[in-house]
Amino acid sequence: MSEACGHHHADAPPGAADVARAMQDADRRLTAEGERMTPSRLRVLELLLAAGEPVKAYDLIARFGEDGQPAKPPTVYRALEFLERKGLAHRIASISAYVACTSGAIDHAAAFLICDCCGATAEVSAPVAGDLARAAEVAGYVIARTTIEAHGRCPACQ
Amino acid sequence: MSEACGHHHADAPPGAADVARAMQDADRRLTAEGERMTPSRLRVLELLLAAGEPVKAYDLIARFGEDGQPAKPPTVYRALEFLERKGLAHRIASISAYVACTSGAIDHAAAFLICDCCGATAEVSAPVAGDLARAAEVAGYVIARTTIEAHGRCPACQ
DNA sequence: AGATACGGTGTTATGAGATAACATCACGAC
DNA sequence: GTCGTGATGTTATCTCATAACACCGTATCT
Repeated sequence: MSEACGHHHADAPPGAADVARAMQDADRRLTAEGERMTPSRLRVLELLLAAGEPVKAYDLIARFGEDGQPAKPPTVYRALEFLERKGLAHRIASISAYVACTSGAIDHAAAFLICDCCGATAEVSAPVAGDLARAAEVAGYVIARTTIEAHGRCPACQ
Repeated sequence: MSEACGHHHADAPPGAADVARAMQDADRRLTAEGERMTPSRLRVLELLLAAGEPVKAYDLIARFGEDGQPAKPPTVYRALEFLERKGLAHRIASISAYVACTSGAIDHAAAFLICDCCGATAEVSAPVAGDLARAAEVAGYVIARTTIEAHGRCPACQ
């Protein structure tokens, strides 16, 4: 993706059925919580799920309209903020991109393994925070949220 | 810093003597390695050291000239890239800011504890990477570099 | 029903962060 | 001295993100 590494990258994005199911699950869950899963929010979630890898905000903006019409930036950024707040998406700070959450858990601290070659990203969950939490305790910090991102090569790109 | 939390934040930035000494150390070390510690690079390092906390790139740009004249962006970004490459500074992705390295070790994986209230940051070293490395191994990723940042409250701001 | 509070959206504009591209310059190697 | 290399100066532009304000729909209270 970001590095030229000369070999072929076969993408295996999730099928339309998987995307549709994930969207329905999210819709039901949040509606039950009294949240409003509006068309903009569903559309951004759909784009993230369909991509199956981190996507830049302005790519979402460009892809937003079904007919090729871009969205206005605030439309997408607002949806992203909502999805992130609700645990359906994450921002990956080191590459300024966004990705659908692939962890079942809600309100979780996520960590990411990011392939600099093909862009594949794996979300790994909680246990990672263990010794960071310990270091924080030693230093007397109370931690509210973490950004944990590791860059390298995925199995396929090594 | 970024949150209004109503209490006083006493800054204890490093003294001029500390800054001068750290700059001399860095200068000697890198010169011995055959690198060129040019005025721009030293100036940016000086600004980072004097701040003692993360600084935005455009703040460095604004403060760059001794006489109040700003630098051109590439001047500062190039210096930052050099300093980061040499282990003298780190980029903190979650807040798009830069900070002087406070670890003696060179070529190290750094982690940060960042106070959202007063902006204080603590750099904590290697051990933190432990279980992230383990998770990467399980997933088959080979890791080249990490971004580990925890946000919360420092001891003084709790 | 009318008043109103609130959260979401549409729209314009702009702020903030970072780099591309190209000319020029300093310095060491040969 | 001239040539390659890395650093710098300069202009312009690109990418990322949000401020500000008008408007709209829905739920609630009376």
